[in-house]
Amino acid sequence: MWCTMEYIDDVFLSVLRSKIFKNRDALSPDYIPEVLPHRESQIRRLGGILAHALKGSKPGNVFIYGLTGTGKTAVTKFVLRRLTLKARELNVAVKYAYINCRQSDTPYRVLADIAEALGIRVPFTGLSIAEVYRRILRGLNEYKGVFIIVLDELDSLIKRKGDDILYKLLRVNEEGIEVKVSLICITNDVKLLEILDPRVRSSLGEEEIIFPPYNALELRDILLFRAKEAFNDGVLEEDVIPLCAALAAKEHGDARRALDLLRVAGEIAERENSDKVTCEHVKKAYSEIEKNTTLEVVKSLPLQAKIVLHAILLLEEKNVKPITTGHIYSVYTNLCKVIGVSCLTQRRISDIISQLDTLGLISAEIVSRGRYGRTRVVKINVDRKILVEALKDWRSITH
DNA sequence: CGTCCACAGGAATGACGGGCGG
DNA sequence: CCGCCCGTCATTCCTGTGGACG
Repeated sequence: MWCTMEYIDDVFLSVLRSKIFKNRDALSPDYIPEVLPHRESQIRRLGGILAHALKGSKPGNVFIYGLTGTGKTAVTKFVLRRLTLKARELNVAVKYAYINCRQSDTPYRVLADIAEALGIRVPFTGLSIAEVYRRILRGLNEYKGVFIIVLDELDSLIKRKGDDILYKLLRVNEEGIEVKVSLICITNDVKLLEILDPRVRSSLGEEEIIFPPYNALELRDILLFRAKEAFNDGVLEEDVIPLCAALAAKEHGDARRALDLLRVAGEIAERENSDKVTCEHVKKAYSEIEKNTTLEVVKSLPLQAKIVLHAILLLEEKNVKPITTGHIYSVYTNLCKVIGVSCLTQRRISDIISQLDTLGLISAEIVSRGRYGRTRVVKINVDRKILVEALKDWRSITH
């Protein structure tokens, strides 16, 4: 009893008076800092466009393009926050809805989120899309002002569900309503604009802002700023930040990755009761992050996807030269028989394979082998040992 | 140079559960 | 409570296609 209490108290205390962290939240992906280094021009562009809202007129629609972790979301939120503050100061009606299309990945949920931002209560499900749309129009009619809709990670929505929602949202302005609705679309796929309906495209492409990836030097500046807020003075060894920046720069200059790396390195240092964060901690953090994410992804996979993944793993172990859809499917059907699970069509497996690809677990490249047909060649994309661990339960049954 | 393989991937459809309006 | 409409998963049927083979 005593021991437990003391132990618990120790845990509390060690967190409360952390030797390492001053404010760990400053490294979280949701944190919007006061300074966004190396994004001045994008902030100025977006701010200039949206400033029209302060005069009560409709800002042009904006299309924002940039790879993950290039600050698109942070810049957008940052500018919108300043804008609404300024609007309140000037007593102008400006509202915005921020929607992450990866989380709200159906037309219904997008509309529901918009409704919610307008203060309209909408059930999780049960209404027709048209009904939600009608309610939003009604809400907008009462509101009378500038309304900005941000659609973050729009590509995941469009690719799966098409662009009719965009069409609807763009048409709001023509419904005979006094409200001005502007769209900000954020995507990491350049080709997205090309996929869209021409009318939608020209309307969305009114303004275009590009976010290039950060290089290692820029990442270093970002980390320096954040580290000042997040860590106690002098706990970072000199090379820690450059190392985090360099590792993240190798992976497309993703600032979120760099920040994660730094945060986890700090957590490891703390766990080890170290006074300093060292490069060793960063390296540990690097592999820990990779392991955790893949483990989590694999475990949360639906049953059939796990079986498919297992089939791929078996083929790779048997050293099958090119792993193709056909191979996977035949191994998969065998596995299903062994386990006693109903097996799906090849069509479905094809979809599951591409899902595994977009999750990053495998890379499936479409290859044409002439007379021998056109197929996907699959290669495992993560540490095999981690996959084996994640699929442990299966292996005992099947071998 | 045409064939034809081994699939990719779109469209239509259905089964099913969740959840609301009435 | 029923009927309706969602979203998800899965099937069926289908057309499309790059390039080695003959």
